[in-house]
Amino acid sequence: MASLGELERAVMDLLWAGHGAATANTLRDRLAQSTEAAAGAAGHEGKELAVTTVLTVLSRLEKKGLVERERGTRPHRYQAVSSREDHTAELMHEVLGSAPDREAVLARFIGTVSPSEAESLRKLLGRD
Amino acid sequence: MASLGELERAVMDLLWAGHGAATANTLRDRLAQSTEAAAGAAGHEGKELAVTTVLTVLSRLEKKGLVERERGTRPHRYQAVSSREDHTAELMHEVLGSAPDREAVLARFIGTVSPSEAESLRKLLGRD
DNA sequence: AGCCAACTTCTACGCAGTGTAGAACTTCAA
DNA sequence: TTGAAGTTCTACACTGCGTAGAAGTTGGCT
Repeated sequence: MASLGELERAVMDLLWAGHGAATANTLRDRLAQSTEAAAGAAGHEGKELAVTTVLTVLSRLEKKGLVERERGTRPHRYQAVSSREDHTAELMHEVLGSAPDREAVLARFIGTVSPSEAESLRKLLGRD
Repeated sequence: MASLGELERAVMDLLWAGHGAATANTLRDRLAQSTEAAAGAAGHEGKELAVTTVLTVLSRLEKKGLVERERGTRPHRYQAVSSREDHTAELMHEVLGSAPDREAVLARFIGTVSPSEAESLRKLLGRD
């Protein structure tokens, strides 16, 4: 229960970046701006999606358990269930768990982290 | 370029388990047996897939770069390009890289490994 | 009370990936 | 040279995702 589509991913990125809840309309606007930035030249706004499109995506993300919404307020407000870091770490565990020999996978994994990351890993693991 | 379907996954599992190359026919048979095992009671073989089905899946896996085949021998022989551990570790790196703050993700990740795994991680990272 | 504008839900279509396999083509051995 | 074994081509159904119009709901203003 993992992979996200391109738009779903973009929405999650926005929810994670501007932490806090947002409405579908807000997200639609922010999406247009990100698209603009990505498209290179400034001036013309990026593709404006229909609000219903954003709402559909948000519903699907909700069903996937990545997003929750406040139904009380009139324009519903959406927010990520967990932080990007937590989510990503969870995904990593999922991947790790998909192999029978977890230790062996960890060995390969460690063998290919950058030196600086290896250093912070040492700190994180500390002396017991 | 990651996620696998259910059958694709099953085929990779077989290629990884019985290390070494295998033909489509062999794989078809082994698949039937795994299915049998999964289906609980013994006796009746699990669903026998058509060989062409297996071949299609193998072609797709080849296109994805997960499998390579010897075209020389007449029944082509297929084998995994990299070990399950290498592949899984690579996937983990991919996931890790999908977040901007890798260190933060690693922190969360480390925070949720089992004690024994933390221990082997310490060993793997060693002094220097 | 009634209506409008904003908002949400329903329904739907096109495209890509996957499971599945028959049809058609290729090749080696007898 | 032909047939069996093997491979490639083509195809169809189903699901997930991007996309959005149509239809339904609701809160506030007059």
